[in-house]
Amino acid sequence: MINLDDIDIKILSLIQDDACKSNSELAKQLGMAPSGILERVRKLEKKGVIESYNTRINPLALDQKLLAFIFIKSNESFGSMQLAEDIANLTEVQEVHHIAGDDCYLLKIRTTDSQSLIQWMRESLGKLPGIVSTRTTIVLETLKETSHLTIPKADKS
Amino acid sequence: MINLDDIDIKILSLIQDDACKSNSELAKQLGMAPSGILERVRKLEKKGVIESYNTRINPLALDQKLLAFIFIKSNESFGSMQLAEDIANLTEVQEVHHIAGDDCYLLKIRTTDSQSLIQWMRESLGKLPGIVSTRTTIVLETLKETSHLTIPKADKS
DNA sequence: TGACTTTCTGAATATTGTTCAGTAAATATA
DNA sequence: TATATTTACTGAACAATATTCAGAAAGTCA
Repeated sequence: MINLDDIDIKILSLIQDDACKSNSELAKQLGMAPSGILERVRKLEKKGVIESYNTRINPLALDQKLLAFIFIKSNESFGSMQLAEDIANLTEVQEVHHIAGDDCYLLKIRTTDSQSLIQWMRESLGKLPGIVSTRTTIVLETLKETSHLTIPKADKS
Repeated sequence: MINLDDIDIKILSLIQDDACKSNSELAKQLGMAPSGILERVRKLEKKGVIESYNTRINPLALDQKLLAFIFIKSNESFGSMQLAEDIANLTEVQEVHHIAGDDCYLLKIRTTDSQSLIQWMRESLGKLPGIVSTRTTIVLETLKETSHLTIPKADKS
């Protein structure tokens, strides 16, 4: 579908964990002109290879001390995604996945604390139609949390 | 612990989903001098409020079509985190959480496909000591996946 | 072969990052 | 209260970078 050459891979490797790295520095490290790099990056953006540039913020700094995963069973007719879309629209929800096994969604959510989670489940999640049951898993401690992808060494064209 | 004022909050709001936004533009939008913005951003980095600047890459572009969550039960003595650290060191693993309930870890992992997942579980995960059992959940479809935090409107001081 | 596209360079220019001296307000100190 | 000290910011100066663009070289296609 999308074909990335050696140089694209190197660019991605270099900017994945340093989104603000300058084109000039990329150019130096790859032995190219900055304008050439810029053109490639623009193309990677247009192709959808680069999805976004994000600043990762410490959740504790915003008083979001609680992280939880919630499994949700729905009674929607198969193929309908209304519930999942409704859930995805709730800002506290970071992830919504449709998972294998009994009509289930898995979502990842951050709130201030367990009280605010309960409150959120009653006032936001609970109002959505189609939920049959939920199973909540509270995170006690996070050892690793990244969106970093493992990038292969090189693949030429 | 960390005190953020109104301006800090606005800065974080503006750069959370646009890591490369220029200081000058931030300055314009906040009615400040670029140098003042720079000073605040540097301070947010030093305080650990800003953790990193990431480029989000489309996993499909790197042929990582499979996303899975794996629950792992360990037989480690309580308080030891050796297994969790070992798991966190595996590059395919994006997240490792210590979760409430029977000595369990939850991890998030990306691989090329289900075959490569099986292979990874045998050759990488399976070699780590301390694993009693695993339960794997395959993601069929992802509707939302972000590390975006909900930022409060304003809080003055 | 010839037209076309892709990818890159290198120069020119606009924009931005960064440093720094100085100011004003807030806070601490005596 | 009067006096330091710190903090947060401005605005100017300079260095670095982003961006545009014409043109060259190589590849592609008919």
